[in-house]
Amino acid sequence: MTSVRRSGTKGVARADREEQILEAAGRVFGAQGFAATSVADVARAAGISKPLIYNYFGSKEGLFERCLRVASELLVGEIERSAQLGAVGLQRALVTLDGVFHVLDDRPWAWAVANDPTAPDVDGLGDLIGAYRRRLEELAREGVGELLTIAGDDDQLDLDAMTSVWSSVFASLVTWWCAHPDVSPEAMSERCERLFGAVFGVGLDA
Amino acid sequence: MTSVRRSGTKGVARADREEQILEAAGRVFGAQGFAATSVADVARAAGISKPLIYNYFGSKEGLFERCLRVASELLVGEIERSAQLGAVGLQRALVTLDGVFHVLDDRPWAWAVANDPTAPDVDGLGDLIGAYRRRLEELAREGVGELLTIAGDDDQLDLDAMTSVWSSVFASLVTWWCAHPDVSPEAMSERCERLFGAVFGVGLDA
DNA sequence: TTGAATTGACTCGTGGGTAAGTTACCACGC
DNA sequence: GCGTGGTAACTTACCCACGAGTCAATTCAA
Repeated sequence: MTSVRRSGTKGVARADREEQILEAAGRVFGAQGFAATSVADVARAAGISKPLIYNYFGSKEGLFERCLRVASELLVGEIERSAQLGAVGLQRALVTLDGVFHVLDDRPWAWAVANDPTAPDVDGLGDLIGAYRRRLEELAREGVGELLTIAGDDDQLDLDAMTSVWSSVFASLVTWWCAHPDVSPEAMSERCERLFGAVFGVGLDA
Repeated sequence: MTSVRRSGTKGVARADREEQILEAAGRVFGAQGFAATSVADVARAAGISKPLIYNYFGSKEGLFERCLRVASELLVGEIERSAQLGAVGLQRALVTLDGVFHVLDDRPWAWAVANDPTAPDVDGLGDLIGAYRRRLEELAREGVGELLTIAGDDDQLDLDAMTSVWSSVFASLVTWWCAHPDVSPEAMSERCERLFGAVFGVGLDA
């Protein structure tokens, strides 16, 4: 039992403590956003004191960057894994969504953190966010480009806009799911399949 | 000429000044978001002093609420006007988008303000944002519901998710346009028509 | 006893909000 | 025409809460 905690108590190895702070920070950042979150909030959520966070992460930005790294690697990893499966078109989208639902099932805050509109723009943060968002956009541009080509549209700005739209569809599905914690990843994947079917006709099987 | 401005100079009627502050505030809030904007920023942009803003609007929230009201009424007005035209399905979506592009052409900041993710949640603000977003969602739910019914899907959560997706498609198109100031409303409307055509097949004419 | 982990109590800058004074316009009496 | 108060517009200079970041001390394991 660690119920009695007096000042200065060590007891927790550095790596464990770091993990614990990151988890708490992720939850709080995910729920409130970077801007609306104070370091004291995170400290309270982690059950430690504020200076300890500075000891471990240097700054509020530093802490957020680490959270973002966790979230980004989680998402990029899953996206790459899904891409390996070799599906194309809508099938690839469904596979990717399914993968994202499953990884987010363990860390629900990762999506909100990766998409936090109040995130600060410092040093390598852009690259970090970009890492997963750029990858998603690549895949989106590919699939969308194919669609537009079939339709006889080769306008670059059209491709650009359509990519942005498709990315937002993807994000919107994930966000909707995050707002409905009762829905299992499997159920959500099936829902996506139904919705895609309704929009694009029924011929979804490879 | 009002080039020489000494302390305490009146010179501007209350209504004019109010209009002027609102316009400046809208620009700044739209560009930086509510959270990242200080009242001093707005004062500087409007060419006046900070206390004057408090004199006119009471608080930072009050100022933002007024901006939001302007933006919301602009959008709701246009949405209603478009809805009057009696188009249905994708045609209605295109008409609405076209209307929104045209009203936003004069006040580009309105969209960003109405969709500011850092907006504070005070008193009647929710209603205000809701005013336009709820109306858009009603229309979305209607059109989407029709689509799902045709596809034989009567699941309520499916309808819910699909509505959210469609709303985000709409928002994404507008946002993309806001990020491309060189594109005229007309050109953007044509782009939307092309893109819808590419996705949903070509039978778009009523 | 040494040193790492940890904290209470601080500093300090920033930004929302205010009090009190300053300027200019506008009656109005003469 | 011209002082002269009244008042509305406007500003300078301030207060204060809050949150990022720091430091010296305190606790505990080895």
